[in-house]
Amino acid sequence: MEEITSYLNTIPSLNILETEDLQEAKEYFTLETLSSGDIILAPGSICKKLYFISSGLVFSYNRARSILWYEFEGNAFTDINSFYTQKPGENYIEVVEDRTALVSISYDKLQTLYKMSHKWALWGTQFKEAEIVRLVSYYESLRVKDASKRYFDLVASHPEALQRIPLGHIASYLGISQVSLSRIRAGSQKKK
Amino acid sequence: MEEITSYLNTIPSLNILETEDLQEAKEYFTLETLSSGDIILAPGSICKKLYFISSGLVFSYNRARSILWYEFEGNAFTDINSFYTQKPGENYIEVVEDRTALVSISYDKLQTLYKMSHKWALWGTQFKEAEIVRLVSYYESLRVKDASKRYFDLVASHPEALQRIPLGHIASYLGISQVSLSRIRAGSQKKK
DNA sequence: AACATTTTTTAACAAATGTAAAAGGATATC
DNA sequence: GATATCCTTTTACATTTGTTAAAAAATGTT
Repeated sequence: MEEITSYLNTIPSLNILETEDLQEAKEYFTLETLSSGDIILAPGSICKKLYFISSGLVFSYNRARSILWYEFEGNAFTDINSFYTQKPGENYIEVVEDRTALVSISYDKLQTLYKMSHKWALWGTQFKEAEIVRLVSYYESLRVKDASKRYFDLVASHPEALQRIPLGHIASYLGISQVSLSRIRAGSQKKK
Repeated sequence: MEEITSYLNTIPSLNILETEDLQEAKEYFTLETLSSGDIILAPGSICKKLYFISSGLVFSYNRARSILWYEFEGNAFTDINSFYTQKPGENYIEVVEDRTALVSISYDKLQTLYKMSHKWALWGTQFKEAEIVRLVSYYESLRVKDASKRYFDLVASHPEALQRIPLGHIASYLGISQVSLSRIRAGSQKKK
C-alpha cells in the first residue's frame, strides 16, 4: 500500500484508477478550504473547475434566488452548463458551512489528463455516466413525485440537511413555497 | 475523402473521430429500421443499447403513461438509468413513426471500444459531456419555466412536433393536463 | 356522404398552491 | 434579561391547475 496525498482520496477511483494513478496526477488537482458565505461562482463568469467535496456543504441558486441544488461531502459539483461549454454561466455557487474542503481540477487540466492518459479518459467516461445517472434520477424524482413525497424522501436520505439548511431554502429546492412546506410538515398533507 | 458506410454519419464525430475511425468501428454498430408502435424497451428489461436516430421519432413513457421524453432525428437516446447501470428499467421506449431508422451499439461493445481505443474513450467523455448539458438544460427549463412558456418554446424549437405528436402526449411531456394545455392554446394564459 | 372513432376544446366544480400579512418561536447581541 | 433580528408557522384569500363529463372538431372507414 503506497502512501497517498490524503485529499486525493476524495476523487472517486471508480474501479479504474489505482493509488499510483492518482498520485501521478497530483499536481493537476488543488485543495482549497472555504468558509460559510464564500461565493465560488457568480452569474456571468465561466466556471473553470470541477469540484469534489471532501467535507462541508455547497449550494447553487439562480438570479431569482431559486435554489437549484445542494451538494454534500462525497459528491462532485460544478456549474454544468458553464463548465462543460466553458461559457459564462447564469447561476451562483456558494459555500454553506465553514471549513468546507474542496478538491478541484480545471477544465483545461482535465482535458489534458484525458488526452495524456487512456486510463484517465476511461475514468472520464465512467465518471460522466455516474453523473448522468445521478442527474436523471434527481430530476425525474422532481417530475414524478409530488412535493410531499420529495420532502419525506429528503428527510430520509439526508436527515442532517434539516439541521444545516433553512426551511425556506429547502422549500425552494423542492420547488414549492415555504408556506406549502409548512403545511406538509404540519401533516395536513397525506403522506402516501 | 474516403467512402463511408452511410449510416455511420449518424454518429456525431465531435471533432474527435475521423471517417476512418468510424469505418474501423463499423462492425460494432447496427442499423435497424422500425415501424410505428414498435416497442424498443419495456419495464423490467435491461436496455442493452445506445441509439442514434438517423430518421424518425421515438418517445419514452413510464408505467403510468406519463411521457418522459421525445427524441427526434439527429439525437441519441437510451434508457439512461437502465443502460448506464445495466439493470432492469422502469420505462417504455416506443417508435412513433414508420420507417424510423436507428443506429445502435450495445453497452458491452461500447465499453470494448473505449478500452481498445484511446480516441474512442475521448469521444466517450465528450459525448457524455454533451448529453449532460442537454439533459440539464432540458430539466432546468422544466423547473424554471411555467407550462405556458415551455409550450411556446416547444412550438418555436420543434414546430413539426405539433403535427407529429398528439396534444395529450405533449401535455404530459410538458408536465400538465391536457385541459391546461388547451387553455394555454386558447390564449387564456399570459404568454410573457 | 354517412357513420364511427379519435382528438381537442369547453364547462363546472373541487383541490392544491401561491401570496401577503400577521403571529409565534428561536437565536443573537448588547 | 431585554431587545432586535431572523426563521417558521398560521391565517385568509386569490389564482392556478386538475378532474370529470359533455360538446365540438377532426379523422378514418365503409
